[in-house]
Amino acid sequence: MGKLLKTNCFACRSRSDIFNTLNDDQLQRIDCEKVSIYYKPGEVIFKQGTPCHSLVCITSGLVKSYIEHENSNDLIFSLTRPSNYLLMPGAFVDQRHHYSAVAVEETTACLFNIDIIVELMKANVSFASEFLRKASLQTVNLFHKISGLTQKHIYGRMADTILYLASSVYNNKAFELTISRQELADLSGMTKESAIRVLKKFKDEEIISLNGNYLEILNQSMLESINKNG
Amino acid sequence: MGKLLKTNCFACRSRSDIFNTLNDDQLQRIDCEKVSIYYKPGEVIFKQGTPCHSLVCITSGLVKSYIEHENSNDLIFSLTRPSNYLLMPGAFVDQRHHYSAVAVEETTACLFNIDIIVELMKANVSFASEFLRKASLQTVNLFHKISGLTQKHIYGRMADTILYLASSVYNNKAFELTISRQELADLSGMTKESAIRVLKKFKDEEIISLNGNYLEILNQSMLESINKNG
DNA sequence: CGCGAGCTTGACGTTGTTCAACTAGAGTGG
DNA sequence: CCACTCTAGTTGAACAACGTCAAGCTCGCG
Repeated sequence: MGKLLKTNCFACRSRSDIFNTLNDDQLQRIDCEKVSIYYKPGEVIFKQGTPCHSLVCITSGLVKSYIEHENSNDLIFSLTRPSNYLLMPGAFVDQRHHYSAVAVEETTACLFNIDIIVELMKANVSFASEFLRKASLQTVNLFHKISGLTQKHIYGRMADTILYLASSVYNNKAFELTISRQELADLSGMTKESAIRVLKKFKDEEIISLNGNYLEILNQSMLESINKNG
Repeated sequence: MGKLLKTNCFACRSRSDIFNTLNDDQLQRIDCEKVSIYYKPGEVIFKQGTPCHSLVCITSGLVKSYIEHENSNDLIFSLTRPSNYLLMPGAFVDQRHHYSAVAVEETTACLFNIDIIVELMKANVSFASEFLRKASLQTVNLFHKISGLTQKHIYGRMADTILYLASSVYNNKAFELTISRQELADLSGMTKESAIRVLKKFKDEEIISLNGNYLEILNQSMLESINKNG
């Protein structure tokens, strides 16, 4: 489950922007309390169903958040990069995690005790409303995800995934995939085999190029059109 | 879009419990400001994509919340009964509604200006945290919905819908459906035809009885098993 | 060199949708 | 009071989308 690291919240360059609302005393509070952890690819950060105690902020690497199913594929609903944290709606409902989080790349994360976060929300209205804003954003993203999964066919779903990777994960039209074909499938709500077939189709139609794990978007507008209509 | 009604927040029996955290002055504030509206079945309360100004509390009737799709079926993710309000994650993100809400039965609802709600959250920590709790609950429910829609086959999804109706909407194992077959389908993420076929199968297997719109659960444990495994 | 994990491909089967036709009941106007 | 229409519900047959299964491939690593 990863090893401990020394870090400092004040100087932290990969700090979530919600902490900008805290004053020095409050920042000091979480700085003293936090724990910074290193995870290897594949290591579990937290597991669906377990009690949730900590707010997790990603400071480097890449994390997948996914809903686990018995006898069925996982569904990845989000990939998280540094300066973002893993939202835990369960913390305010039943103190359980409703999804699992696993490091995809080498990852470092800071863990903050949820009680202290709650305390800070009570003490600092800006912090609380920033928190609510983030939580709301997650919900909006879930609406979008539900919408895509139920409405679109596999081509549209994969197009959505590729656009998401380019715009929000790798921040480039060309990128080296650090996720597996299975994870591409889990992001798109299909089987690994279907994912591979769809990627091949996109490649044959010169919408993308794909060599091993190097993927480049060749025809962005076509991809957007497939995402919208397919 | 419904007609105006006179009501009083202090004496209100179908008041959402989040308002219990308000003191008299604060309650007075929202009482003065609120607008109470009557909606006929089928009338739109708010529409996906429009700006959101108001928090909507249902005081009587039944409302469906659904995601709209172009050229495709709607997806109902929630039915709301009195004492609950329609959560609007968009209010804290882009000031837009990310789903539509329509009265299913004759419905009355109170509308509160969202700015005043935000102001009260800033003034009253308990109110704010109660609000966050409700918002988190909605997110958890969305996780559950995504999970069911992607994991289960139509039988499992319909079983889930029937159990949901019995436990959370009509509060009885036997009930008169006030929603259409199409709406049953939209709740279960399938076509109307499939919904009808599944219901027929359940009826033939004596898991439910169904005469017109009168539905009774005959074999609850079987339904739960189908929900879990199918 | 050989092993194993992840990737790829093809053949086949199942699930659930689509389309079209038919039925029943409620509301309307002659 | 009876056609007429309109909508919701129902049913069957054909079809498409996608998953399953099984086999083979590739590449990195011991």
